[in-house]
Amino acid sequence: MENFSDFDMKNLFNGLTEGRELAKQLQIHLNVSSSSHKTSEVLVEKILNSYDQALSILKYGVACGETQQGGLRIGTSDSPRSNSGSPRSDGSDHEFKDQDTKEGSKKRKAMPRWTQKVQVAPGAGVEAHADGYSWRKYGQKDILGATYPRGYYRCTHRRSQGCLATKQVQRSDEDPTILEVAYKGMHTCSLGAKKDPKTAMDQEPNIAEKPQQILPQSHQSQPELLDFQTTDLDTKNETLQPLNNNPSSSSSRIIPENDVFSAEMMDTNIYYPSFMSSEPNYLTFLPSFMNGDYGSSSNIVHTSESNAQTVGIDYPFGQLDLDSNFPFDNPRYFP
DNA sequence: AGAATTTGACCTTT
DNA sequence: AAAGGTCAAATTCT
Repeated sequence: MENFSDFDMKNLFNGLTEGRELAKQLQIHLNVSSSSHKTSEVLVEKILNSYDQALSILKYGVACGETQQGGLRIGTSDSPRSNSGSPRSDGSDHEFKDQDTKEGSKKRKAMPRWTQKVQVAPGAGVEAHADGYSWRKYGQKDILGATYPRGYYRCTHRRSQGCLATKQVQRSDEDPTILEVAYKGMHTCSLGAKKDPKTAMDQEPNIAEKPQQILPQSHQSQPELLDFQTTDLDTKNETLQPLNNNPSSSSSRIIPENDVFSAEMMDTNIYYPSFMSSEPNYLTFLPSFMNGDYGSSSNIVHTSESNAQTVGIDYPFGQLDLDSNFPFDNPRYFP
């Protein structure tokens, strides 16, 4: 791994610190205006907490170098979905195996990875998920413990343009109307380079996939539950092509649910709350692909192996799961 | 005919 | 060894 450059470090800290301050102010404001938004308040607290966590991680987990033994470690999100009760009870193994703490060891793949939960109509098929990209199915597998099979898709332009983006779609066990979509790799195809997901989704929802009927909702698009995570990013990411685009105009949709930001999060996840979203100030130090708007709508749901968490935040991304290899000092992500 | 999907075999990772 | 992921021939769709 590498360390942050001074510049990135500074930006990161500034952003976090500022974000925290803002959240604080919001909290105060809420108290004064006798707002009945109790949930909002809770949310704010959680945001604050998340900032603290992030700061801590930066302080001890990343900045300190390779060994983040003490539990502070930037997520090595193995399985993005294991949240749906998989019978696999082999207890959270994979503790802190130094998967890359070896100095010279080079990881083989450098692919950003994140998951998204999309709710579709009860009867809608799995393909009922148009994200604006052109996908080609190349496999399907029955997953142990999962009632629904997992579909494997890769960008249609893989051969023609060498676009390595892939995604896996699986229907949620608990809620069949929710599709868990795990993306891996950025689009390097013309479609991905020219159109950002947001544009594609908002303006041309049927670029590639059939515009399946997504819930007979009124005009409001279905909420998409996000769980953005990034893993296996190598310092010398080869083909990563950030999707530069503006964050969506967050259409707030808060769904207070179970706890958020528990202490366990430090175990394998790092949460990147609101500051990651629309504020340009904060975006300056964020990987551009994180702005890819895969959640113009916005129910952010994070589910980790240890604890399923649901966050409802007015931002497209509620949480990130970064691999300890994330190239924080890579200029491509931190322009 | 060409493109996309299906599906069992094969390869990879844990 | 087994679960997950990918390949590729067969099949279906355009």
